[in-house]
Amino acid sequence: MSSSLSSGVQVGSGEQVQAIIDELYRLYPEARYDLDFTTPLELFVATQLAAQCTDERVNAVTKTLFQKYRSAADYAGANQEELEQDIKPTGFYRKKANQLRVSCQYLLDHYGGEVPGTMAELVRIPGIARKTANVILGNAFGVVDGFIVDTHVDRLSKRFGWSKQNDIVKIERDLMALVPREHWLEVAHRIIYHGRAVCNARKPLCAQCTLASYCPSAMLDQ
DNA sequence: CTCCCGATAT
DNA sequence: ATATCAGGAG
Repeated sequence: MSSSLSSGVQVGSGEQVQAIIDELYRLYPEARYDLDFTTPLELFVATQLAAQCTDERVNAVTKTLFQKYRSAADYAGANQEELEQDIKPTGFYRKKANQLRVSCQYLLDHYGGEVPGTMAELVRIPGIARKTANVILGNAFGVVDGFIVDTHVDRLSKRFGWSKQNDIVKIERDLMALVPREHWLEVAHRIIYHGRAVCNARKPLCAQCTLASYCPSAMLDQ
């Protein structure tokens, strides 16, 4: 079932997984979550804005947004059109503005305007699914209940041969089984760094990738 | 599966 | 011209 790599290691074996993890830590010792925030609510807002948008653009918007809107009530009571303009550069701005108002109203109705700190509570909030919940839990509360599966983790998991699933939840389950729990958050951050810098969607730079000997998708003849 | 948004890379 | 960008809902 499992195939052998140029390194002689089997795809999906503990040896391959650990080799990739080790190299990711070596490559990106300082990897962290790149959205700027100082409170759980700020992370709650920034993460919703991050859909299909670079972190850089989100940070450019939140720099002033967080000065203007300081509480869940500020977002819930915001004027839709005004909030749209405040977040416009992040894209999907009508949907995101509405989603911020609705999700923050939900925080007011159920949690006194605070962001809850459990997976079960977070995924009940409209606009919050497991990816966003995992980001909030891991980065604002230090709670690691799952594996962040965003567009990069989805893509690299398949390239590494760690999952053949298309359903995000099934990919997350595969990763939780393969990667030791203490590495879930840190490895997710580093997979994302590598996905941006080297293993990008359009034209992965396999020839200069130090993971290539452990990667069944490496295309070294380019 | 499509839609939401527009800038940017290829 | 087309795919992609730290997604989620209908």
